[in-house]
Amino acid sequence: MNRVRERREEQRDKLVRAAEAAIARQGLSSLKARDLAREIGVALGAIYNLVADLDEVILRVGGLTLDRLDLALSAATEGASALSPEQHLVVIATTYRRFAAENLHLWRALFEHRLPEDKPLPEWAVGNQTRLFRHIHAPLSVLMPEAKEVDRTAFSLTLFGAVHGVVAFGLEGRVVGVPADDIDGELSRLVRLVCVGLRRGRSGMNDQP
Amino acid sequence: MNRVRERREEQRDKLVRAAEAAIARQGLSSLKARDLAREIGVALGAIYNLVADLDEVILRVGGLTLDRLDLALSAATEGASALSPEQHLVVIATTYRRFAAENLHLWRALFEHRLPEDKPLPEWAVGNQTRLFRHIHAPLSVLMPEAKEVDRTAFSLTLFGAVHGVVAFGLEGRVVGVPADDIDGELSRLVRLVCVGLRRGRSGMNDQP
DNA sequence: TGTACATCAGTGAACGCGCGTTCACTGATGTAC
DNA sequence: TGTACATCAGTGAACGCGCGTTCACTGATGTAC
Repeated sequence: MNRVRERREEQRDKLVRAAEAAIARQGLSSLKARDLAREIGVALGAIYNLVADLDEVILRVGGLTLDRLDLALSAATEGASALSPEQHLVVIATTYRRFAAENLHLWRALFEHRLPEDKPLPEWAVGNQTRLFRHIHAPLSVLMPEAKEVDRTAFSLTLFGAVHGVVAFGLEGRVVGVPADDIDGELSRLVRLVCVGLRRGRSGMNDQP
Repeated sequence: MNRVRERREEQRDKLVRAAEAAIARQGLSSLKARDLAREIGVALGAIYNLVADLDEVILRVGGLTLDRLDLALSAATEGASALSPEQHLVVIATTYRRFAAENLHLWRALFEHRLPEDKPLPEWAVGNQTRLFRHIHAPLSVLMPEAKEVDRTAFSLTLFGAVHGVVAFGLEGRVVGVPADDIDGELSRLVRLVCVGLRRGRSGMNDQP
């Protein structure tokens, strides 16, 4: 009956939410099946009626995180038509930085989690990311009007990677000490420099590889 | 006696080398105390006469990896006086990419490994990284002649982070599909754009944070 | 050179812990008539 | 509405595995005389 499936999905949602909260609080490595079961008020074995395994839970949490990131980026660039592409890109970068800082553990989980190489990403989990690149793609089109589409797409990825790298280095505190407050400044410098390069250089054509 | 300490250090070196080989082959998560003991031909307990724990082993392997990276960068930029700062930076970036690709697991281990937050980095492990930034710092000084020193240092880190991010996204295959061959092209594009920005823009002064 | 003793590298079984997943069973819920 | 039956969510003890680290003990090696 439908009643049953509805409840099933509600339960699964509770499970995923509980996992999200757990990761947000303690980090991915502290996620335990027993904790989740207790949290949603069922026996240990029951969670395997809701999901195949913990990997699925983690992937679903990742989906939620990407959703929220997407939302944050959309909100930040709302009415972006008033912004220059440079400003637009700076806003994206700093919004990303803030999102990462405010969702540190969830954001890390996105990159820490690696599923056993034999089993592939389930299809419902694919394409969560792709959507994010459209945020970069739009302003980039203005800055690279004469570039080929593939080229723009490739560079979206590059730019995203670059911003991500700066944010990661900044937030992990892994490399020497980075004054956390300066990250936004550095991001904005980096993005603006690239934009200057795009405008005044050779339009970012990728010759001489 | 000295004989004893010598042997101790030889043994420890063997241990670390074995760990290096193990990580290189299988990745950090496959590193096992029992494997290491077997590999260097001692009993399990003996390795705790050589090191405090596995964390120490991993940190020492990380040190070796950073040493080799440093070496690779030095070799690649030897006689760099003939290169423009732009070319110099591009060489650094692509050398980094190649090193990461050729030492995938060891390179990953550098970032995956996180020691329990209560115990701090032992002092012999500090400052392994700092050294690397001098490679970036030199050409950057030419491109940012009028910037303050702190500013240049901060931007070294930013640039390194950006390059690292692009490489990481490229090599992890985490985000959609990146044609591996294009990474160097993208790196060179990114670096050259930044350089164009530095030369023609406002010298990378970091106003309007 | 030889002997008694101290040190400490080396041994490997056992400790201690953690934890994802399974499975035989139960009981509530829905279905058929 | 009531009864017999089927389904399957839910249970939680047990399985199975992995693994870092410790520790009481041994024996080789160096030291003192």
